[in-house]
Amino acid sequence: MEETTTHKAKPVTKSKPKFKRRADARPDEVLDAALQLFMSTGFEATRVEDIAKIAGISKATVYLYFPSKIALLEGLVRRSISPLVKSAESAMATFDGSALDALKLGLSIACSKLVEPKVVAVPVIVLREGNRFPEIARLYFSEVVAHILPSLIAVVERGIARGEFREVDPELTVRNIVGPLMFHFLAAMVFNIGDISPDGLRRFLENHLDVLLNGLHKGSENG
Amino acid sequence: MEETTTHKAKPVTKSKPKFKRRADARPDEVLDAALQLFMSTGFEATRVEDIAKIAGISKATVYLYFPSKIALLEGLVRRSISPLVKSAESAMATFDGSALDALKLGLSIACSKLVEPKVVAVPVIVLREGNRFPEIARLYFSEVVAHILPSLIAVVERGIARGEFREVDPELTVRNIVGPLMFHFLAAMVFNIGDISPDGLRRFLENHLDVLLNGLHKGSENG
Amino acid sequence: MEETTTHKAKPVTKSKPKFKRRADARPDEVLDAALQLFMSTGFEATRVEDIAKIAGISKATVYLYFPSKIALLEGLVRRSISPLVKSAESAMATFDGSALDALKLGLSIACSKLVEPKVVAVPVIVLREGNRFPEIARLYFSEVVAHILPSLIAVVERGIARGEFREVDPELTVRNIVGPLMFHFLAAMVFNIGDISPDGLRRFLENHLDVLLNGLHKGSENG
Amino acid sequence: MEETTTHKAKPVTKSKPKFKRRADARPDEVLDAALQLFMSTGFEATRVEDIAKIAGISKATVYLYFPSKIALLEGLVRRSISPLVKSAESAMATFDGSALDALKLGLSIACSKLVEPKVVAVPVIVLREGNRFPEIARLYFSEVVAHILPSLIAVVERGIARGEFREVDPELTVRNIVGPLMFHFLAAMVFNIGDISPDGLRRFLENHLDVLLNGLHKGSENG
DNA sequence: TATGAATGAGATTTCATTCAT
DNA sequence: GATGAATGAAATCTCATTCAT
Repeated sequence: MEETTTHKAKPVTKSKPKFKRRADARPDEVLDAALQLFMSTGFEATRVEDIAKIAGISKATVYLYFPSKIALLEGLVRRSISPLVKSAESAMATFDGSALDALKLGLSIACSKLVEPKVVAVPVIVLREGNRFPEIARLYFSEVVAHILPSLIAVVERGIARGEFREVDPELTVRNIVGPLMFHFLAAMVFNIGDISPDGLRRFLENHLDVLLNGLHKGSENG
Repeated sequence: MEETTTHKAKPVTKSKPKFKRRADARPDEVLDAALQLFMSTGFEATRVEDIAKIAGISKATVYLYFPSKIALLEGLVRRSISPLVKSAESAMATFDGSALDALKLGLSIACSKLVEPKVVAVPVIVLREGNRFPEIARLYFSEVVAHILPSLIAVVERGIARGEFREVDPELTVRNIVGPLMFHFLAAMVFNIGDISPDGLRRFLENHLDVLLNGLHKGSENG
Repeated sequence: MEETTTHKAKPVTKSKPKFKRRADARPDEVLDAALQLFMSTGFEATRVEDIAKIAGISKATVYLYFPSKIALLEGLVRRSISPLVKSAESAMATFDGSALDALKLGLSIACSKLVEPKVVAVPVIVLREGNRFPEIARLYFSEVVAHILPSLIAVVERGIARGEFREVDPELTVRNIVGPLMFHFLAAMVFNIGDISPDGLRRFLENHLDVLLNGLHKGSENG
Repeated sequence: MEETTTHKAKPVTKSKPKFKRRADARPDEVLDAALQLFMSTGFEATRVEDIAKIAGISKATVYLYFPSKIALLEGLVRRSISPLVKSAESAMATFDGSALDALKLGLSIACSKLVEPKVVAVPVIVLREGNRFPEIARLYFSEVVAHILPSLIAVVERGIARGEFREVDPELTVRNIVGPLMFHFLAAMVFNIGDISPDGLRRFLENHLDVLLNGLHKGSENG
């Protein structure tokens, strides 16, 4: 009682090296771990401690790199945009050929990126948690949606203008382009149905483009 | 719909409990409250106490009707199936006309149900929380997905068999039917884009069917 | 993994009564416990859990009555004002006799209240933590200081006006009235010197009044 | 005071460490930083990292000079004693004139030192944290209180013996000497009332001495 | 049936302190 | 000597759940 014992004193004497130094890849590894858990367990239900465990560091170290749990989610969104958005957007924008081919190209790129679990996971998580964390939704929107949707709308408009496509509503038609893709992945992740292997994805994409372009109706065939 | 006042105008000889609610209506009111909060706040972040507050009862009373918080989610899924699944399923199954009309009918019914926030909310919540609560996913799957998807596949198959539809992959094509719908609602809920008013929905459905059936390609027109 | 195991499930089955009902005295007991610990350990270093332990309840129950740790400190200030401030203030204000007697009365009352550890502790704690928690300082100021100081100043002024007291600066002189008292208690609490037993307090008060009224100087004696 | 740039204008042939600080000045700068933060933020709430930041060094370097956070507090107490205690003590001890003048001298010295925030801060901090860190209280007691109080008591006793002062209780009377001073500073720091500018302090001291020596009572005037 | 009271079991976040360079 | 990196050990606050009435 008379002794000054800050309750944080650490009187132990152990010998093994307790610390490892590596500031380089750390943030990325932390994000990987977070991604994995957010995906399987959900954002709210994932404990920072578990993220740390997977990343092979201590809970406190996570906070060394990210100021809060939600900053991890933000970090994930930010990290996932560059490859996906930029490449698809610019590919479609700079493409010289027909709108049809531009569309095919864009979807192929998107699919090829989305096969990687690291990549699909992010939009799925955003879709799930976006309501509760408006800042995340806003971030994703401004970084991803705000680029992808106009790109697709533009392609459709170009196709119409060039006489390639019928006179559909470009904005609403985007749902017919993106929606099936999303459904494919969501169904796989949530209900474990459908085949999201590269091969399954190729088959899906083929059918998707066929239906999208030529319609279900028999009379419309013109492959 | 919100108030349980079916016998308002009945001046029976009751003396004490002026505002006693029918105990039968309770579970439903609790589910309504839960739905509302799960939707806006997420399952994990929703406090049982708040559900109780909205339902106008005490926290402990919630546990009188539902053994746990997750049982509320189960209750929601169960409650939402009857109107949606059954009507759409049977409508499409018993429909006598063309596959095309069956499809149109099914989508119309789905849309007409889904305008109600109470109804859209359930699949959205399941999509969000399904991963973390596998039995919810399983429940929803067995009660909803397992009925809807085969129905749609069957319609497509019938259409192909009858020569109405082209020879697409029926199972994959379902993504082209359901995906756009899903995207429409999810985009609206998460990013606040798109119009999910009855009128907006009608316009969407029209475009959706047009693209789905006739394709984007110019040459395929056959209205 | 397939099982829905909210990590909060509580599958134990024990028999002894876990809860005791008593909403009446609880807040007061909690405050008592808090007072004791804030006093001996300091506000920041006191754990809510320990407060709970002393009060014989669980940590969570503390939060049932007080929304936060600092609310406990606020509660303490608020609880301590009625007896101390009101009685001293009104005693001095309504007192009919000489300013001298009013002053004596006020100090006696203050001392008699301050012997109780429950009471001294509060100003001491406020003095300690006031800087870091401005809201507490403000509260204490508005509830205590803002009443006591003016009362004392008024008495001094009255004494001067009535020719009882010399023409000193009333506001500064308050330091000569209150300061010694404070020092007496602080020295006792921090350095364990001085006698704060009722008897020691009586002796202190006697000497205090003697010096305060008659001064140190030999020539000034006047019984 | 903030920068250690004594040899700014000396273009010696140095090549690498452009801004190397004298290592000797370090501990003092660290103590200055600690003092500032302990004062404004409290001991517990002050982060060692912030102390380091103000001192312009890294957190780990603080531990190079002081083995623990509390050692900083000890260092502060130790550093503050030399100027204050020694000068006041010896001034009063070696003073040849009347006890009255010795007292006046001592208080003047104390006040003149205490105007510096660096100096007042230490006793205030000790008063605040003394309970929780008994060895700090002990240290301060042995280094400061144990010198100052006896000095003052001795002066009072001398005054009584010399017939200058009335026959008061010397030990208790010390409270009348020190208490008002303390109250003046504490009130200023915690409640922001009172004037602790040099001028305000002079006025306070004047009134203090007047009341202390001559008393409040009218008849006692003999200045 | 209904509920106020109570709590066990975390979860996030913070920091003093220490190692390795 | 100096420091960036890392962590162990809390502390506050929250909430699903349960008991007693």
